[in-house]
Amino acid sequence: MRISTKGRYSLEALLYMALLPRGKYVSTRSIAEDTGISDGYLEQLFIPLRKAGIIQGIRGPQGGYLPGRALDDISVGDVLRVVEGSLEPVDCVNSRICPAEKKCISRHTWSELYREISDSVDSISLKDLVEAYENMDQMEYVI
Amino acid sequence: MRISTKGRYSLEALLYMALLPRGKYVSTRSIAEDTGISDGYLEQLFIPLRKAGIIQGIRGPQGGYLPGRALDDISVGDVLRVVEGSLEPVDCVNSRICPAEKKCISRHTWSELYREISDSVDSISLKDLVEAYENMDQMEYVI
DNA sequence: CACATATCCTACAATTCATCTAGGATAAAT
DNA sequence: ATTTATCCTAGATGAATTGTAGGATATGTG
Repeated sequence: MRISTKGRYSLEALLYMALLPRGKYVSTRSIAEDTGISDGYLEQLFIPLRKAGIIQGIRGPQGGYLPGRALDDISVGDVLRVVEGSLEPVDCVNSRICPAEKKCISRHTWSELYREISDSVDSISLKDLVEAYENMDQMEYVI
Repeated sequence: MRISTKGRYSLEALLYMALLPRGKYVSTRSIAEDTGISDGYLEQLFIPLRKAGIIQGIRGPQGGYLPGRALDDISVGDVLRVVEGSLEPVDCVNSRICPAEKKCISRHTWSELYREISDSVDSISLKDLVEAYENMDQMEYVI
């Protein structure tokens, strides 16, 4: 039940962009320097994110990346699904791979779990995270 | 966000035991033959499960395994935590590993996600799964 | 007691996956 | 033209998953 660094780095980088003034580009190099994430690895993660429209890339000097659409239209789930692949806990949940099909009892468990995970990550947008950041001083973290 | 075969196999094997008449032992070999899971691999998974009290092992001929406590006292989460390790999506959620600590915005996301996952897997017991199996004909699977 | 059965445990082999590095092609601003 | 940066592919490395193999221990049965 782990999120790999693909998901964590991607979200971190997106958050980094989201906190910049609107319309400002930022290079992977800048993000890498500020976050400690490997430059080249970030580039790799950005390729599918760009193809999915979650970020936008502008080439050339002074180029860089910026969010591909409105922040409240980019959910944590959107990001995770692109770089982590499906969020289904097992392969059989939504597919026809399992030979037992409907006879499988565990399937019910995995479906429930998947729904909870989906609901959770889809309900949080980048805008929410930015707002959380801005209200951080007053915020109380109960974990 | 994947459950490995450790978790899937363990739950499958436990379900297999749970569906047997109460108090009846079953060998890893029988489970392996009926489920297609590797015998030796099952044994490995059973060691931590036994130490956690989730299953009970009886040696010798006619020996085998059976659930270690009442079926409604064994949750899917119990099983998964033993064989999969922590279900926290990232390491920093409950620990002091992250240098950013409370300043980390994403932490909020991971905490929420962890709570949803925990709630989901802890709310389903082996007894629930057995009952689901018994009501299977009338059950409608909406996925 | 001898033997068969099955748990219990450890070490290691094979494969896959995550993570990262390297290198180069393309595009655009100066 | 040169520099900057995206864009893309091919590997290198290491860790984790998924097994296999072999043996030690316990226990029921003839």
